[in-house]
Amino acid sequence: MKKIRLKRFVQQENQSRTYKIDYESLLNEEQLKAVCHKEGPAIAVAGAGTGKTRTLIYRLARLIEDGIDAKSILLLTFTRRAAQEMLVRTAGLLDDRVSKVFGGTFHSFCLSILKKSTNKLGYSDNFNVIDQSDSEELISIARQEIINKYKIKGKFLNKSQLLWIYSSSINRSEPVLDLLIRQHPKYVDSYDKIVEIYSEYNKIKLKSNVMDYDDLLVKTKELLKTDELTYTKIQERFKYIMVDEYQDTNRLQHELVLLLAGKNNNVFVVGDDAQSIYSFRGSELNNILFFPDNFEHCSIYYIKQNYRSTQQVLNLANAVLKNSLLSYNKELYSIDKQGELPKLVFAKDAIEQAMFVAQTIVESNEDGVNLKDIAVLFRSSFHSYELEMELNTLKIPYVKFGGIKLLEAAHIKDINAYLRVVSNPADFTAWNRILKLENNIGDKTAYSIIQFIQSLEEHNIENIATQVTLKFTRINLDNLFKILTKSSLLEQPKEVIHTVNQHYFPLLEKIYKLDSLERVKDIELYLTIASKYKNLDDFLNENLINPVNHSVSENGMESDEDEVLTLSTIHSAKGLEWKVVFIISAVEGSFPNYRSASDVEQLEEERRLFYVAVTRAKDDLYVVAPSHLRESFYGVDLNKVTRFLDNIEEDTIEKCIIESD
DNA sequence: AGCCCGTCGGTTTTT
DNA sequence: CCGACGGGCT
Repeated sequence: MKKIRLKRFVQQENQSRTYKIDYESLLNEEQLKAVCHKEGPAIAVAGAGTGKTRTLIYRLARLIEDGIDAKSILLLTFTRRAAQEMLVRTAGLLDDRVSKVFGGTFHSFCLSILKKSTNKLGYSDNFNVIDQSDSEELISIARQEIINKYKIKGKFLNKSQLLWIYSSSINRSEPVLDLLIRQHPKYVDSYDKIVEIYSEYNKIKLKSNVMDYDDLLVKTKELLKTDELTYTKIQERFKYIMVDEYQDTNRLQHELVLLLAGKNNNVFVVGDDAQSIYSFRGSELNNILFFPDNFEHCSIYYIKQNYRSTQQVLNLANAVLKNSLLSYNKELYSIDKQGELPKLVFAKDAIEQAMFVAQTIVESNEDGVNLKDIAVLFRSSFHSYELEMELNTLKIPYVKFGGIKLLEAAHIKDINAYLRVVSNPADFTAWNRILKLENNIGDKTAYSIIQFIQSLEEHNIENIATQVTLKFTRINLDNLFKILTKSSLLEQPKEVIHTVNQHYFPLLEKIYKLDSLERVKDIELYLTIASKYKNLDDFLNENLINPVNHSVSENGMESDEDEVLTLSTIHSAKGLEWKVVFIISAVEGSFPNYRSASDVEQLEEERRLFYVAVTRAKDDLYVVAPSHLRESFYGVDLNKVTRFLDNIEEDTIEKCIIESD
């Protein structure tokens, strides 16, 4: 006995002195300090390109090497991709223990908690998650009911304005009335009705057994606050919380973090106040600025040394921030990496811009730069349309991030609706969608059928089929019901899709005469994603929370993974880097977006967005400004280069014009 | 009354 | 490329 004890003691002693990873030589001084932080609350303020991800990864490894059970670590990131990438990289440094860490977004974390305990909230556990357009659809129904009830005449807030109010209220923890006064003062008198629409919306969701994105967060918070048992269990399970991109969390997420930290009090967050770009979604800079105020002893680490970019790129980035009204936490300094001056390129219009970018890409590629090391970034996803056409003619393969997702494409939404009905036969929006695909069924008929379905006692497909057939004799839905019944007996999402297709493909060909082939290809892609899941419910919900981009790589026939160019909105480019970066459509009206032009805070956010774009570049940066973008923008001076390049010293950026031959 | 289908206008950013 | 709108049809 004695012997064994002695042996273990010595091993532990050794372990605390020698780590598998040589942290001291792999990290700089600033990073090392943060990485070695073990217990208690801490915040690391890390500028762009300073190795923020690296810091998180090494801290994760360090915790595990220090003997912390990986199962008790929670890593919250902004996208699921980011979480997975970090876990894979950590596993590469260390070993398989890492796979026990729970990594994901706030939404996916909340979903996993709710799936285990929704009955406490009145939902059944086969609930579906709905996206923004489904939310709007349901709000529009609630809205119509209230309008009819009170015989409201004339203009009224539309569905997206209503959703904005409700969603902001939740995410910012602000009363609806305050938001109404601030954003739509004209409608303050309708406050009661707006609240009534909201409660009607919530009722419809409950009846349909669906949750929107906000519900995931808000119901989790509710659960943790009201259900002692669940809260204790979570506290015991997750002892170490790490949160990435903290500048983009909102008030509600911040409250969740504080709850999750609880008695354990081991929260480690990382962020950069200069990169906050999600305030339209309720993110709050104060969460990061005043983070230490939430705790008695909070350690603060600053990481400023930039490894990513040349000094020339950083000079431009610093200059962009310097002209800001706010003062940000840092000026980046590089490791003395020298390169070319960033270029500001003037183009005649969007077509010339596209030609310039495509040709420069071809030339860089011929000079030995891989396509995967090049990115084209833009403010709004439609800014890349002309470029995409040009890339297609030149047969340059690309992936596009941001903009339309696979799941948002009409035909995939159709397929999804069938699956949702199979998984959750009370789902209003799903029924609505598939019913309206049938002949001679429009809004009205669909609505009354769904009302009838929801009023039924038993929500299983067979019962619904019999009852609806009896009641609505005018319409023949035999084929639809046959397929749904057949599907409801299957487990595998892949097989359900196959079955559903027997019914859907003829409809698809009729609806999308011109491009039905393209759409069938999408559905095949969707099938390959589906085949990775064994359970329909998981497939539906996880897909919605971690959506796959509807990226087009149509021309290059699935060439080398290495040889694909990236097109991306700046929002989706967060955290990533490329050797060569183009920022296109950098003109007033487009960037900053004309809708932000009248609001100081929104303009500041656009400036930070521009800063994020600039700091993605490692070596070469081109900012392109086409003078005639589109005729139709309201009164914005389109010939003007983006204001973010105003008052910048001459030798920071080189102005160029395109010579055509 | 309710459905279908063609046309046209206006595009932020995302879980 | 989607959604709103309206004319014409059942």
